Amino acid sequence: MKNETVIRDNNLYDLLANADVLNRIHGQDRVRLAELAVRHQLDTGEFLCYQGDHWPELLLIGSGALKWVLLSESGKEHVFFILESGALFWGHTLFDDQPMPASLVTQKPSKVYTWNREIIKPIFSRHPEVMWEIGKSLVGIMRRNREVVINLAFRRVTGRLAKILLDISNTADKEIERDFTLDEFAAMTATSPEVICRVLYNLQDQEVLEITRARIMIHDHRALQGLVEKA
Amino acid sequence: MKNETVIRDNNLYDLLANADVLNRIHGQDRVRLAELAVRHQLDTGEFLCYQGDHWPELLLIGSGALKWVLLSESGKEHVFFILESGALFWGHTLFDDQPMPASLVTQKPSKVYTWNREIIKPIFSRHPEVMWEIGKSLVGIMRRNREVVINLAFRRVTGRLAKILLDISNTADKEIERDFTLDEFAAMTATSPEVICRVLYNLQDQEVLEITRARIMIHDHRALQGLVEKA
DNA sequence: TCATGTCCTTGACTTTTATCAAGATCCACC
DNA sequence: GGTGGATCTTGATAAAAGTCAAGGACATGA
Repeated sequence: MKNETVIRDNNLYDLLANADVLNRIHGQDRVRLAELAVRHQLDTGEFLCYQGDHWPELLLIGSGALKWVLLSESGKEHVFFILESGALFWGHTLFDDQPMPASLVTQKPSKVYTWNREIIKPIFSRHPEVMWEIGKSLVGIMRRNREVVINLAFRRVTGRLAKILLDISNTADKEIERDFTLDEFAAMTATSPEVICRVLYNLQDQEVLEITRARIMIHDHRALQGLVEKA
Repeated sequence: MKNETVIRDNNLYDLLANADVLNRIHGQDRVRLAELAVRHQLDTGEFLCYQGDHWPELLLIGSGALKWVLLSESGKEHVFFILESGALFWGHTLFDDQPMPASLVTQKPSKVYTWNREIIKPIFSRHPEVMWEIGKSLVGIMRRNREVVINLAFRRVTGRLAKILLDISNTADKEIERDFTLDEFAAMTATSPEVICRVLYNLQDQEVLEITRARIMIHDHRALQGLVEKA
């Protein structure tokens, strides 16, 4: 946890005005949130929290992206999902004082804000009507988890990868810049980079994709969709 | 959703006194909870809610057990986990008004209580200090989800089954009554009953288990643990 | 320009899992 | 006591995935 500075940041007010739960907090408390935010500037691959940490924090992503990553005992990793800029994330510890079940790692250089429980709790206590929004936010995470389980339980590697490619191509544009390495795809599909590589070239042989060093182009969206729905 | 009756039930007061979040609600509101509870008596295999339903309910399990089950488009199913008696479960719809992401099915005859959002919300609004407990409860579910993902992402079928057998043997006694069919084990490990059968007999050959029609006996806990930790 | 490290690609081979099919066993019910 | 349906078991075979190893492509900095 580096580069912690408490800085007034105008951009933060915009963020707060658009963030999921926090936008319900107005007036003096909004100002308080802005002033008490801890600002972190993180490089790619830096950890904001480690699996196992006691981390009672609320996180708001200003720019960049963080991965929510599970680490196995034998060193393998699995990426649950990626938190994009604007996203709000509640440290599990905040609620139950237990260790964090996974790690937060930057996927690209990111600017994020955190608030400790000591700061958050009094503010929300003053706004009980917002508490249901917290539930909504948590349920949102649970729904994303469900997608992860569906991917693992019902689809084989090709289907999982198809799903991920479609998700990315919706977020980004039609063409996927290769900012994901094979290792990263593997970590999202619970397999090895070699297998991902083969699946990718299979899809190219079927003319579903076109692969170059720099990008992956989706030629046949429908076919990908079909692979996803085969589940 | 059958057998709905609004009945005063003394046992319910005990349940409320021991239930996770609800035990924080005292006095008149506890009485109100008890009186407004909808009681369901369900047979094995009955659905309390279907994946896709609009179900803004809070659920408390009096006796029996319910499975939280994911259904795939092609008819396969995956059991996230099992809610035992005393457990509290928050319908996702309650928070975000979206369809339920999975189904609740009784695993054995069960008696459960539900409260609709209209009833729950006013009561909790009067007890804002309890709201954080709701978060804790939701985070508890997320932690169980995490175990599911670990099982699927890092272990192969043998490891997954080992994990499940150990979990069951902790809850129950050393010997597992065979109240799980091969199909049910398959639905918990994302595979087919045939594969489960083979894995089970492999483990018997290695003298880790002993299988009879009626029960599965664990002979070598440590070996099972080893299979789990190989992840 | 070269050297180095990271990432990608492919082959060969093994292990694991899926699937279909056929029989066996057991239970509940008549 | 017999019967039907569900569950379990096993074999045979195919498909998918895991693993190890080697070589190639590329980017970076010396």
